Amino acid sequence: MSNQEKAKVYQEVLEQIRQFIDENKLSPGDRLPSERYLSETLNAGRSSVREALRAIELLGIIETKHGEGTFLKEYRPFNTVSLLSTFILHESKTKEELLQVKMLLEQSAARLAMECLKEDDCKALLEITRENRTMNERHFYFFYYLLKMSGNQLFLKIWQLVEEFTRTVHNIDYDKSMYENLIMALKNKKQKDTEKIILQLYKL
Amino acid sequence: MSNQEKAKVYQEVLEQIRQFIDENKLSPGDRLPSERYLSETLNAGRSSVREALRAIELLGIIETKHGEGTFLKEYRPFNTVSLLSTFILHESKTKEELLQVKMLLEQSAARLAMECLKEDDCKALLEITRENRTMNERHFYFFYYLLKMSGNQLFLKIWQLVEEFTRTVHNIDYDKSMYENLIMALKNKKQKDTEKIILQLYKL
DNA sequence: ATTCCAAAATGGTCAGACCACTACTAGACT
DNA sequence: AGTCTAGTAGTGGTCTGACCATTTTGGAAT
Repeated sequence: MSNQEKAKVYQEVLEQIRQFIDENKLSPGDRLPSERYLSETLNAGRSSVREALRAIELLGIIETKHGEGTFLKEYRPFNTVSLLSTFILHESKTKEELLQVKMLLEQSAARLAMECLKEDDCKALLEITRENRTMNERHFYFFYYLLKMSGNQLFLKIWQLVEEFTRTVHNIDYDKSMYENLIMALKNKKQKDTEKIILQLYKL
Repeated sequence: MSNQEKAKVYQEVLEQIRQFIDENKLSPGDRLPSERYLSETLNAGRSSVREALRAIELLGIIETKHGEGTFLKEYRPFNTVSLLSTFILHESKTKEELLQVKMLLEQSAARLAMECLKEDDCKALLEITRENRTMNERHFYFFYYLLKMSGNQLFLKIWQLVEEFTRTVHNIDYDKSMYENLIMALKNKKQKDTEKIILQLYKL
């Protein structure tokens, strides 16, 4: 009948936990209720509660400390992603979609950044491109700076997520020389150019 | 001593399962051993085995069918992304950020769609704008069509998540008359125009 | 006030019981 | 023989209770 099917208990618990975090405005480092308490208040067995907790622990959203409790964690995609990489059978379609989304996000990031780019920012960006890093790191810090500058934290998180995912699936060869062109295009507010350059970054 | 600390049982089980998949060269659709069997052969309680299975089920790596068994699934990042999004989105942020991300995604969607828009698609879109729906629904179906057409499921999923969440936070008044302009701009491949129009949709 | 140890609280793990669902099979019926 | 059906075995889904290991807490002894 409903598209809900019947949710498993652990999934409902998951949702409840999420809501709890939301309603109580928990921040990273804050403690969650104990497993036994959750079990009682949510009318679920402790094992079901644990299934939910283990799942989001694996995602890197929470952290448990024996004898202390369960704590909200500052989310870092790395955990998830390194785990996934051990499972993923390299599906080409998935890879393509990931790369395309990443590129689209970065084009948007550039568009956004163009509006508030200052002279100092250009210098900082130039600095980043010249630092001695791997291609992946350089690329990461470049766009990380752009997004940080734009001030939209949500967008930043989404991009980070996709970025991390992409890394597990594939190492991209970004063309180093493109970045300086990109900075120029940004400075001169040539939107079309920035988009083309970013597209080319992926065209190898 | 070791960087391993003491791995929890469920994490070891996880590793064993991964190895099992690897060694037996399981493909999507293949069945994994039953929980009870794993429990015995891995010297772990069934609950620990379940914690491991639930975790990777949530990630979308496996799928369980009541009464049948546990099956390997073709992994797509959607589940993971959407799962993480529910945490990331709720922890966020300001309404402005949310709307901005939504708008940026839709601008990208338009850019993407422009490349493969056909005459029939224009008709379909026109149809959508003329159907008698609420503003939110019209907007939703319009971009849903665009994204579906573009064929990137991951992007579709990300947009859907943001779109859905936006609704819970705020009802937007989209200007109905804009959509026909938007279709024209798409058809004529005027990227700048499409972006402007989408921006205006949010400028009320 | 300080120190120290027992108790409480918490997560980690296991075993067993029972339910719900699915697939299979032996037996009854035609 | 073929078909239908009811029972059964195997599987995931869930709960409960027990016990261990670790950390915190609070009170007693100094």
